[in-house]
Amino acid sequence: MSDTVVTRFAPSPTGFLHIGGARTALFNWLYARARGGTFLLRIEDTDRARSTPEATQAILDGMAWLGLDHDGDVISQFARADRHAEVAQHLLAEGKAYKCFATQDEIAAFREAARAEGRSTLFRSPWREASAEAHPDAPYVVRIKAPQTGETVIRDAVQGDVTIRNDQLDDMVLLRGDGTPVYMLAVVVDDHDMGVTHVIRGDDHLNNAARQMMIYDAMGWAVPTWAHIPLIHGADGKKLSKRHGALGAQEYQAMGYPAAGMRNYLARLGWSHGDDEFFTDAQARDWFDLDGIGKSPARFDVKKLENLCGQHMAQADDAALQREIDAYLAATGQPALKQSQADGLAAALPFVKERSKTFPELLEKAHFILTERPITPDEKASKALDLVSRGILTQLTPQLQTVSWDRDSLEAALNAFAAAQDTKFGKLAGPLRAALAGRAVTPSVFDMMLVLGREETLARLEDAAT
RNA sequence: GUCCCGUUCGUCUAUCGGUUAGGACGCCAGGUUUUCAACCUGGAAAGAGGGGUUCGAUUCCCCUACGGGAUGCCA
Repeated sequence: MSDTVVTRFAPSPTGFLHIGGARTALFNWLYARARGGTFLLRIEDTDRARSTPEATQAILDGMAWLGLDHDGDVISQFARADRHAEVAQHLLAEGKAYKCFATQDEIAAFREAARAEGRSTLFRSPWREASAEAHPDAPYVVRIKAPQTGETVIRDAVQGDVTIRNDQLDDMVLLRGDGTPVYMLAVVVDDHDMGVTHVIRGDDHLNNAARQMMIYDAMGWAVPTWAHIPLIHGADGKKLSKRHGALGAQEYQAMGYPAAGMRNYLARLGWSHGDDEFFTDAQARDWFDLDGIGKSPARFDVKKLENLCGQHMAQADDAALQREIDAYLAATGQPALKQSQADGLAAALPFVKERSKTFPELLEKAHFILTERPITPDEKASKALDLVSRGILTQLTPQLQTVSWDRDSLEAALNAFAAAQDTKFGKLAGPLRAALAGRAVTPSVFDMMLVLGREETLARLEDAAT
């Protein structure tokens, strides 16, 4: 008997790592990691038609991006089918389950009639009490004998005690006609065998918990602590779907959001620790607990995600940030930085990271140092100077407006300003740079000065005129 | 149909019977700044509706409305 916490994340490999799934994984990871516990990963691939290896890889990649490392090997649920069937056979032998020969057509007809008459659509199999002699030589499913009186109480760490009357439970199928185990059986057996102590999952499984409890009871197994967390909805409050934009964790990776910001946002979505909004991974681990999880569904808000990402970016360690940028470039199939660019970026990082929310944005702001430098043809330089003279600087001080904007006087002016007052240089440099670059969004010349020095900055301003 | 869960500013949330219902994002106004940002100050903005319980309800109970989920030989 051990107190060690064991959690798990158990996605179906039918697509990418859903943003909601990512949060579920994060909660499980946080809970286990904070308590010196174990965090396991199980792929629920029993639906052979819909499961793909690509999807499994996508889930693994998504978790790797978010830094949600799991313990031990990835477990395939499908590979454990024999074990699941074994449990079903055990229940059968114990008389806690039975063979049901009702055909799917019969059941469908029953349900249709029941619904039409307003009766419960729960199927009551006539084979529950049938003796073995009465069994026909036909395909059958194995059903568990559900309790028919009393009630089942799910003690949930998030939802509280949820009581379900046992007459709402039917004799659910354990083994299909072809002998394969059904999901409901597989989860219970796997969670038990894996020693899972805390099941943190979406609240769409809340009702299922009562059904799964039947198996725990029949096998005499200890029930894990359940925590059914509300799902994430789209901005309109509806279930998250394609029309809400990005759904996959990796889409956010591709958009260049830093993983730390995503972890912070996801953790805060549906969970709270007083008024704390921005926190580090270490703080999240210290603070995270099941009782801080809310009971109502939360909506995904990209604005808040961006804000948090910006804060994490600003506080990130330079070296670590640079590694993340490399990873981002690689993950999105962009060319890696050359050594000279990497060196330059290292110098610029302290200045540009404070104002960026995503990697592409950061890269854009560092454009001045990342751009390879061809020697500027004289005509391009003069064209840029012409742009400047056409009024971009007309609001500047009279002193400047009187200057004739040839190259020498430009440099002289810049020098004068820089010498007099750095902030003044900033005032001048902004519009100047914009004019030279011929576009509205530009990095700060002030940053360029800090990183490159005045001479180099001047040279690059001209290069940018292309 | 039946059962289960949920409902505080636009959004994420705090509050664990007594508060001018707090914070954050976003938004608006002003300031700083003639680049992109960042930053500073201020502002608008919430207890779904109706009954109870109580001296007192956002908070506890019931009903309604709305939203979500389950009710599969899907997971």
